Amino acid sequence: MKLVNETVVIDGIDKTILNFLMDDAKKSILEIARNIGITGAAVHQRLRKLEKAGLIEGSKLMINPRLLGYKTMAFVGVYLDKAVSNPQAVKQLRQIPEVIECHYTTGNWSIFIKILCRDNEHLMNVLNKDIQAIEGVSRTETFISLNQQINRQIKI
Amino acid sequence: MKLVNETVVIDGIDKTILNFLMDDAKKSILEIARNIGITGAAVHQRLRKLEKAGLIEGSKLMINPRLLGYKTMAFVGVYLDKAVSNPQAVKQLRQIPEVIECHYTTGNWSIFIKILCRDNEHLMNVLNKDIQAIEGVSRTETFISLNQQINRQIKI
DNA sequence: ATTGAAATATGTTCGTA
DNA sequence: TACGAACATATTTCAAT
Repeated sequence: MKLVNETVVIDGIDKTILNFLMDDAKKSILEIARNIGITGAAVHQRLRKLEKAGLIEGSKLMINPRLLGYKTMAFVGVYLDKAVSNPQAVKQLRQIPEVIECHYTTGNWSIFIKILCRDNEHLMNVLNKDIQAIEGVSRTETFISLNQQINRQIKI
Repeated sequence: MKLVNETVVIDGIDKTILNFLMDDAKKSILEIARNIGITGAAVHQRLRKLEKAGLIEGSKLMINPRLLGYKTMAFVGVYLDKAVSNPQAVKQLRQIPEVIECHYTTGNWSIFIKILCRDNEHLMNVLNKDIQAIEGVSRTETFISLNQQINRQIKI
């Protein structure tokens, strides 16, 4: 494992370990080790290196938000006035719990966000009350995800 | 915990457990138990119920794809010919490893996808070779994420 | 970088309340 | 639901190669 051009170079064993855990973070080190044909201690040591390299950002339990009543996902393109500090707008977006992604993007929108709401009424409230209240937001363009067909991490 | 309108009703303890694990899937049951003030066995039992209810979809190790050379994230609105079967297009999108999300959406686009590429050249190849090759794709509109500022799950 | 073994911590089950 | 105790697995460390 080496640093080349701000990139971490990993070998095939590292990839195998990461792919296993990216699929299931609770897969045991020993099980992974048996699959590869090395000992648990070796896998453990590699994982420590990958963590130290900053490659591993943590692990998350994935839940199905629909079953908790969050049934409306939407994408929102946000137009910001030129005069406004974009970081300030992002700071305020962070305060809105329904905002789960936020990107600076090329194109007409200044900021592009993904939001998760209970229903369309909840979405309307977030758009009209929370997001429109942010200083510098001139208007928004919203499209709703009717159905998410693919949701995965990159296969490395 | 009850099923009401296809929704799982959970109590505050369940929420605490889930929020801990959604933030860090490897946090130990015992540590969570100590935080709540119940035993590990009780937390364990609740987790089994939440799993049985289908609320838990698994756990994922999160990595920083930038450090592996994946530095260009983009969103692509896809226009599909009316005649074409959308599920067929999704099936082909699934074959493209760079496609990490795919949604049916309201608005002008039929399908909206998120893709992760090494660089702009790689992105161009995916767009021009892989995505344009899909039957029924008439044109696409792409915008690049210059910087992702927020990336999180919903706080329950 | 990898091993085997030891020590520690955690997950899991179960009878009982 | 929750508890506590017993048991089974997993993680973590380390000296040696």
